Amino acid sequence: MPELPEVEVTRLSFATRIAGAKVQGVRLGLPLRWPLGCAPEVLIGRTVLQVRRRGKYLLLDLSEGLLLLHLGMSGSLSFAAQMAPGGKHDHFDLQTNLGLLRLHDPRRFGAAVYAGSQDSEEAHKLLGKLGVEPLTDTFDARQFHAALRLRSTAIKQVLLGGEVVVGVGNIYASEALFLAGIRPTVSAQNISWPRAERLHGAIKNVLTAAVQKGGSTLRDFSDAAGQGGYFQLDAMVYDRAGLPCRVCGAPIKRMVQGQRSTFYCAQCQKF
DNA sequence: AGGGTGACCTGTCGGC
DNA sequence: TGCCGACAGGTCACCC
Repeated sequence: MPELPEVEVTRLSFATRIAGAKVQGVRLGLPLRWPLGCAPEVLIGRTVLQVRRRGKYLLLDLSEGLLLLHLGMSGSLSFAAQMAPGGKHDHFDLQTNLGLLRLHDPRRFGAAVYAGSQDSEEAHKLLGKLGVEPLTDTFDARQFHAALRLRSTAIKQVLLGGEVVVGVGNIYASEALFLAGIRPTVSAQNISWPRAERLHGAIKNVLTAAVQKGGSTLRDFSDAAGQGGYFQLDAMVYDRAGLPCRVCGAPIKRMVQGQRSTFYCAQCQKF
């Protein structure tokens, strides 16, 4: 479920409330994508200083070390003072004096990983190859265009790859390409400067709008306070195969790239 | 090196 | 009702 907007909305929904919390216990359910990387007791007594985001990872800075959380495809976090005992799909609980942070993840593609520091090998393995953050000033249109020129892969797959720019997943890749009027199959290196500049703006705009709408709730996404998002109602192409394009009325098409669905309008995105 | 494929895991939905 | 295949918001380890 979670692309950058959903992860950021999740972060915003509990970062302030958990700041200063002292860890009292850790409960693990079934294995997630990667092992925690330390004995659960190691975290006890440490304080959660702040919650940051890098790409689709949440970084909980502790008084010593940090905890990396990833929501995978089906993960969601909740943070509350009172919570029922862990259920079938609750695979990581961080009990603190201010409340319980719980990772619920039916498919278990998510992860909770401890790293001794941000420069540690564990952290570098997960974060080291990530591209630029699209919602910061470091996301520069000229540099973006230069990076596209180096890749022959289809632009949709370059966006999903996360090595050029992070956080753009399957929904927002299709949406951004629609907004920029670019066909998802175009080789990245063939995108001219004016079109790269438009795509750069479209990525920023679509992600910003999605954060403001609380993300996309397609099936079950909710933030750490239990709130769903509404961006899916604004989607121009995603999950709209066969429905009329909101701009020109032509039927939205679905195709498969890298085993993922891509949605586009053949009229509005001619090349 | 880069591109393509399969793998991880569970749930849901549509068709027969 | 049951069974079966397709598909789902992500990423990594492989192959050629």
